[in-house]
Amino acid sequence: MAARLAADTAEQILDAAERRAQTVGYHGFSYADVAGELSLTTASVHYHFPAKADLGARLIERYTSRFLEALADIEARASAASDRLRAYVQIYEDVVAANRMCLCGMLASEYETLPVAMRERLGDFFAKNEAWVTALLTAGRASGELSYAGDPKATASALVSALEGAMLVAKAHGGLASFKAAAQVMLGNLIGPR
Amino acid sequence: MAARLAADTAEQILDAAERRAQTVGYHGFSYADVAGELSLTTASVHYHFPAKADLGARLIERYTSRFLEALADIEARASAASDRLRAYVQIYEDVVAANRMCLCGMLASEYETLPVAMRERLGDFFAKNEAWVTALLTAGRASGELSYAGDPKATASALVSALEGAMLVAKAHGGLASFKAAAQVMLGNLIGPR
DNA sequence: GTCTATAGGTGGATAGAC
DNA sequence: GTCTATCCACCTATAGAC
Repeated sequence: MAARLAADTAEQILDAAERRAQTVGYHGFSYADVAGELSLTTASVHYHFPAKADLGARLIERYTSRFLEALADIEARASAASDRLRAYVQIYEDVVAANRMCLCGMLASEYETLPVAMRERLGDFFAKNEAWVTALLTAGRASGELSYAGDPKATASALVSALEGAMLVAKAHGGLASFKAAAQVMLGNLIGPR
Repeated sequence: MAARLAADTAEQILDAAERRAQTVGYHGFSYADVAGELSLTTASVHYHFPAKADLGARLIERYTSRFLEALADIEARASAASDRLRAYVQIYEDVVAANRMCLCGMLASEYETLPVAMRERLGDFFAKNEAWVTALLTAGRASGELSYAGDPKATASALVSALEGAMLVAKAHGGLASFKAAAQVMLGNLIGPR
């Protein structure tokens, strides 16, 4: 317990590696980068994560479980489907505002060069993410709060993809303002005019 | 002239580098990879492109001009806004079907680690791409062929982002089928029920 | 225009002392 | 758990012969 208060070295390594992976990608940072930030040597980092693939896999696992926690928080805080949807989009916007990108979106771009263990966990993240959105869209349409044509699953997939893409493009063109504008369009397609 | 028939070495290098950049990214391939594919040495590749940044910049320039050519082709082939929009989306689908990703979407994920010359050309690609879509959406709504609420520019930005994101996510989860489903949702939001 | 050879740097990873 | 020292593979890039 109290894990977030006195973070052990392994956790600090994950924090540093995660921030880097979200900005320059898995292949964009080295053990030396992480070690330097924590005033350690690369050998010490290897003690906690023998191979970089171990570090990468753990990174995705932790990110996924925290992401699912955030989704559970939304359900606890908001009851209206439209409010939940807005809160969901806000998660992404906060990441962009922090000059990062979704860890899993970033890693998806490196998919072909990723260790198998990381690939599997990546697929898991998107599956669970889309499943949650699908349930939200299904319930939201049933209650008349949300409106869209067609399959909830396809619509959820399109929303997740669109948000990931908006983060991606914002890096090269438009930045946060561009992300916000795109996000508003997506919300408008589901919530409709107010 | 006849440049596409008897491709010179520089062009062949660009072809090989482009395919790799679209799958494993700019930092994911080396001069040795490209040289090996063409049965050359790295020194020969350096003769044509002294630094990798030169190769990368040329890659984006060529990709952008070919992309704009494809857009001009759409205007020549189709007159209805909905047909043009479908043809535009089809460009992206063809790339996914070839197990590639948009070169510029891929490079956007590496933005922070890219040479300045490449960053500038990346922004140029997205600006011109979005400008074309904005014009299409504007004309399409004016003629009653397309329908959407809000700013054409924001809607165009959202569409480009969504397509890039669908390519990205498809790599890690769902593949071509996932891309197609997401693309249909996006088209449906602009063209409406048939 | 292409080659051989090589420099100089950085990457992940390990052995063994403390 | 952390260190020093080191290995080996790979990468970008260059000099100079052909």
